[in-house]
Amino acid sequence: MSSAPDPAPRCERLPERLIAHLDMDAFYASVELLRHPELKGLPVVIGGGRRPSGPSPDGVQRAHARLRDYAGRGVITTATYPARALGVHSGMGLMKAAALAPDAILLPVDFDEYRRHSRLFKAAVAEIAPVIEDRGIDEIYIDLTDVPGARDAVDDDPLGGVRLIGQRLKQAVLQATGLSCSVGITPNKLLSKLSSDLDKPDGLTVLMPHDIPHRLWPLPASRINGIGPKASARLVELGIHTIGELAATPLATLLEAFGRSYGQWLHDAAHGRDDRAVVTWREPKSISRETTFERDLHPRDDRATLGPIFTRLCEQLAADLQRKGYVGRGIGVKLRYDDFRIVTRSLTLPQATRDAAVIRLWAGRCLKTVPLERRLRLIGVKMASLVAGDGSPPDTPAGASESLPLFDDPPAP
DNA sequence: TCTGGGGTCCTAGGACCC
DNA sequence: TCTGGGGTCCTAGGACCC
Repeated sequence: MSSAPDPAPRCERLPERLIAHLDMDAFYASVELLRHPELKGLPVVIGGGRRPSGPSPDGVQRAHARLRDYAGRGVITTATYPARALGVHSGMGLMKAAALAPDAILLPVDFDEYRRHSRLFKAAVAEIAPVIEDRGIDEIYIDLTDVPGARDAVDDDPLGGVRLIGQRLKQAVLQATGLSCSVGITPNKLLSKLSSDLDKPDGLTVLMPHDIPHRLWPLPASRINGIGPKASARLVELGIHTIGELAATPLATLLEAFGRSYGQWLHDAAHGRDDRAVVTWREPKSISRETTFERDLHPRDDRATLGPIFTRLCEQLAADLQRKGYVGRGIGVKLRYDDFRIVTRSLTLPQATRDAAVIRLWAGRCLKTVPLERRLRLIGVKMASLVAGDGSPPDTPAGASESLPLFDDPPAP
């Protein structure tokens, strides 16, 4: 801390790392607006999809389905900004959203089209800055530390170079896709994720450590990536609402309330500390398939319906493993009861597989240990402990595996 | 007629081994 | 008739994220 008055507080040295977070604006909805430009400016939500809406009850065939005509179990995946202004948001049940915005346009999800635009915007960014961490279909982290020009001052602004790169990224995404995005650039991923959200949509926010008190401390603590509903509620119980209040809370208090690991993380996060690297590739840990039924099903009364659904999930899981080039040993099932409780069961196979019939057999054995009195809302199958390959033992002559027993019997209950 | 589907990471107890 | 300590694997559940 210098005791002399600081005439130029912005002129601190640039941080070691410059990390960007780029978030597409209302991604699915914006892709749909490319195809349906006549909907621009209207409240539009994307979601549902399981039950395509038929003609409206009055028999008038409108150009697009309205939210009020929807009946089913879907949730909103994305809403345009005009729709958000009516109080609907992603994750909200469509029936509830229909009560708030009955005239909003409802479009079904088209993942293939979103994935196509996702590839386009990521490729455009990679032309400028190749060190990219995928965070799903519509957002990425980008390490700008070694991008030429990032550390150049422009017109005496030490952050001018980084701002220019931010603008180039946004321009490249717009040119490649016709879509806008919001970018945050800071010394780390945690701060960049917060920053990209500060000026949405179509924003560019560059934020350095000395900005933390006035830009971030007023925000609710729940805006930090990793503080969800449960942790927020617990913080509120402690009288902590904002990031600033969290930063002012003694470490010891957080350790006692949240445990060693999470307590320390909360403390670091509130102070903007995060040294996680931008990771350009991760081996997947698990692959799963699940489905929610159109109506709740009883394990015994609806056996005839349930069985084929379960078998199909296993086949889809096997196909996913095949397509992605993995086998796995950790088979698991997941059930959601009509009261929303979730139970899981899992088993470790003696030998990794991606065979649909084998998956079906062992997933069925998992199911046998689950209480099956209540009606079910959802069923799912998962493969974990993945290994890249096709399941044949490495360094074994072709055909040698045929003499191995495929599987032992499962242990007696 | 509330509340999708696909993931990651963490915790915690028990088995089992040395 | 008292009772180690560390390590790994397995299983179930839960918080959280996009």
